[in-house]
Amino acid sequence: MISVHLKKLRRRFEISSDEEAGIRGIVSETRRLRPDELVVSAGEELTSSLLLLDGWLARSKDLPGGERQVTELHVAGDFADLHGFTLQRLDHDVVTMSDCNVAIVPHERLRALTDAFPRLGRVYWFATNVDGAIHRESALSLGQRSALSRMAHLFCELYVRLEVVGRTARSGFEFPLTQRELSECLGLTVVHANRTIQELRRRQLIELENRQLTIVNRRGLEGVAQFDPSYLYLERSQL
Amino acid sequence: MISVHLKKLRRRFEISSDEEAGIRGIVSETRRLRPDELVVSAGEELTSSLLLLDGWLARSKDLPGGERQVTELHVAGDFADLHGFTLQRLDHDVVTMSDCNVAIVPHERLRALTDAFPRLGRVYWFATNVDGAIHRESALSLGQRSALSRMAHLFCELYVRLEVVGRTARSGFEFPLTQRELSECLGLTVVHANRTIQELRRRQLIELENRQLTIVNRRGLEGVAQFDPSYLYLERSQL
DNA sequence: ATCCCACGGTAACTTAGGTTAAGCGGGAAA
DNA sequence: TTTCCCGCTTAACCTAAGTTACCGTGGGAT
Repeated sequence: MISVHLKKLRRRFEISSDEEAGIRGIVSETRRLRPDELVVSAGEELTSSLLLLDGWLARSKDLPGGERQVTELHVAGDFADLHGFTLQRLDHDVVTMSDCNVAIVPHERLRALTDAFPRLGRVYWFATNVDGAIHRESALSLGQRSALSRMAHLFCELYVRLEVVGRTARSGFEFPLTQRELSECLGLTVVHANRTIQELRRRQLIELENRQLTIVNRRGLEGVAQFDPSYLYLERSQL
Repeated sequence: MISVHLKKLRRRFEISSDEEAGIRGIVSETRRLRPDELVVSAGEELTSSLLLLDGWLARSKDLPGGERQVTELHVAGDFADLHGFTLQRLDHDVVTMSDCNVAIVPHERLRALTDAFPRLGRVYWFATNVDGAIHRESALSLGQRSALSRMAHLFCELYVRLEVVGRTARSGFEFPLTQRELSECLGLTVVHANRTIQELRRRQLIELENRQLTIVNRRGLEGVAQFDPSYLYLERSQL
């Protein structure tokens, strides 16, 4: 169950069998969640974090007027709110975007684990810093890329992140978001998100139907996205 | 010299005198930097981090076409690239926006400090997570707020962050950025950044001349910004 | 002394993306 | 079966922000 998380960690780091045993012990329970559930709401006091085992979660922030921005999408293997371990409350909501399978990780166990294995503390610190890098790339998208390039970029990023955990198939992946939700990731209106999808289809870069995204021309898509995956820090690393 | 950093830490956390001594020992040297220096460039291998003692630094990312996005501004007391401690290279440049006084903090000392005081490890982890929260708020700005609201929001944020380290005066602060640099923080063109400044002036919310920003009407500015500082996590915390 | 040229400021014009509104199809509920 | 609603799509129109181009000013270089 939690193997998807270990798979992701092992992409970058050597994990010993002692460490693995420790990691396998941090989950107190697993839960199944339905789409459109508010799992964590901004400001609530946290005593555990969510490890996503299957499905899609989003971190989203709202303005008083109801405008919504998704600041990050999470896929299998991701900790959705590991930053809550130190911050103790979140500045955003965590919402399900599909059926999900999540593991609950109590902060006291995370604390015990990182006390016992300080290197794992740095590994998890690293993980929250990669989230930061994803945020920065997204700021670059929102500030400087066109709608077309921005959407292409998101699809390229998700493809790479899903590939790491073996959730891609036939050069595509399941993409459960509605166009409204996608537009909230990109800082666009639904109407313009739709126009942008049409344009990516017209250029034969992607197909998208029945919640299934297919990347028809990966080179082409990465080209319009000006995609360079180095911000994802996927190379092997010591800590 | 490094007191400004301790001041910032002590706003949120109790720091014992042993911890303080440890922190005071992490600086290997201090350096003065001129404006517009590239201090760290994306991708280079890092063995130390920069603690900003005085002046302004920016993290900036570039697109191949030359478009630039500043993903975060740093002021006195901030670690500009603490995430480099775990990431080992950056996904962005670090550039001076003014004369600066920086302390160089070798990673091996940071490692020794956090080994000796695991709680300080969590305190610094917390600090990088606050950077993440600042990034998310900025994504909300870039994706959902108007140019006017976005600029107002940035000024509100900087005011609060500078206040923590005692760098505000007469309801304003020194703001050394050119309008071009400001526009790169906000995802705007220089022309529109100028129009937006004019509009904030016209509404008597701010004044800006000779690199000095004055907040004329703080309530009003926070209103157009829809500013809520809770994402800065300024309340006292245990770890 | 003068020559830059970076910076702030404006105006005229263009455009990417927002707004409003409407149609269609499919699945859930009754 | 029918109804209803949600998600996708498209069209017409609008506007916030981008583009290009220009001017004035002041502080550094030569």
